[in-house]
Amino acid sequence: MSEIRILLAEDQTMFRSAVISLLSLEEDLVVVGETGRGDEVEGLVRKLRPDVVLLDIEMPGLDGLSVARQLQNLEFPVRTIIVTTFGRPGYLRAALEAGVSGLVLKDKPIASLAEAIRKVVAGEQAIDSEVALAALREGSSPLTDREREVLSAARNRGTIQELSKQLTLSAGTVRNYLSSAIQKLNAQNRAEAIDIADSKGWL
Amino acid sequence: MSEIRILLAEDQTMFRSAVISLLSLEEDLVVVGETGRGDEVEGLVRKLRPDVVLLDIEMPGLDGLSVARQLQNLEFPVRTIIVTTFGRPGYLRAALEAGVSGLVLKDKPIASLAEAIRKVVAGEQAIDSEVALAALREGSSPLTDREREVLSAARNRGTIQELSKQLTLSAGTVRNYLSSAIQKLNAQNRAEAIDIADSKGWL
DNA sequence: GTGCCGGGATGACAATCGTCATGAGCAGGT
DNA sequence: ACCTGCTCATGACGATTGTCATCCCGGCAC
Repeated sequence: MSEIRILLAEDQTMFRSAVISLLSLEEDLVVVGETGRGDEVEGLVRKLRPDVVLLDIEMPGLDGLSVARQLQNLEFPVRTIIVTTFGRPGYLRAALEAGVSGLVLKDKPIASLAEAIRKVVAGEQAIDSEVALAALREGSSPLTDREREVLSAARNRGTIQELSKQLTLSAGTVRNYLSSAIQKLNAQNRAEAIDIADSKGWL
Repeated sequence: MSEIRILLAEDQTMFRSAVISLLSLEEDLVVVGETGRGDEVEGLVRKLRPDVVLLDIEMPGLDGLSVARQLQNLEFPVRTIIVTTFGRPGYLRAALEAGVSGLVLKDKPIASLAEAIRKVVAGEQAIDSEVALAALREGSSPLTDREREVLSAARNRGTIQELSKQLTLSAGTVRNYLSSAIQKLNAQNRAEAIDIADSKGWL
């Protein structure tokens, strides 16, 4: 059995180089490439043809979940594993929809990452059990598509006026969506609703 | 010259173990202890007597800056280095006030961490130049103490009523402070003001 | 002493926000 | 054919928010 070829996409240089060093200690693993930017991943995958791509979620250029979707549409197969800090339950659903094979928390020892790599290469899925349980507990988002969109847009921009322009909706409609989102999330106001939805990965 | 004894406090297990492995490759460095919780640091320092303590800012139990302040009041001297993800300019000021000797970004290679450790042991300061420059560019917070307190409290709690109770201030006064903070930060509302201040480390 | 600034408070006002009722159009399911 | 649920909109209402003027008090600088 030959070596497993790995590409690592992670924006924290210190973490990235450390993981490379440690994975390289494993006999059967070899890191063939690395990058700190999401938008460089596809090109590197085409050039290097790794067996597995390790993706951070928060990256400059393009986020890890988008990269995973991108890689799903290649002419040749690539396994992807999300390596992330927080177990936002909603991330799991999004990750599975993006076609990833594994999800590992940075909270865990390196050994669990190596293990996950071997599992997905063997064709299995490797989902961190904590995240899986949390996702089951939380259930899925009670928000409709538009409610989510509006709430997500409200995260950055300030007033309802600006939101309605950006979403090409009437100001009243924006208010209605925000109001129903606030109620569904048992929040007292917009800011709290955003916090809650964000913490569960529903945005 | 003897070895430099290091204690590492960092909540991401994967990162923590990786850094330990890599620092141990350096001849003159030895990691004598590790923890993922801020409130365990002081006890470990008393027991292990490290030369340098590496502190993450975001940790369960107690944040890194508070730990640094704690360590400053010990009967014996300990050097502290903050190891953090983001170069919030305000962090530098807070870190220096907390008596830390160094500040390194996780964005940099491990070598820069080793270098910083040696510098602070030699009695020098080791401040990442990016952070130093950013802090100079941003300047210091335009907020008064109370404005900062009120804005900071507004981050979690929702309505002005709750804030006024928690701060034992009249509701009107709370509104006034929030209003002046919003204007000083060129924000359009409370939420935006919190975002701005938070992103610069002024909270 | 006379300003000036920050902390604390009050009252008034306009703008925004959150809620609710209501309606129309359009999909999907029975 | 009917009901349900989502989208989009309008209008009205009360509560909250953000702004402003104005006041008192205590330091601190000049």
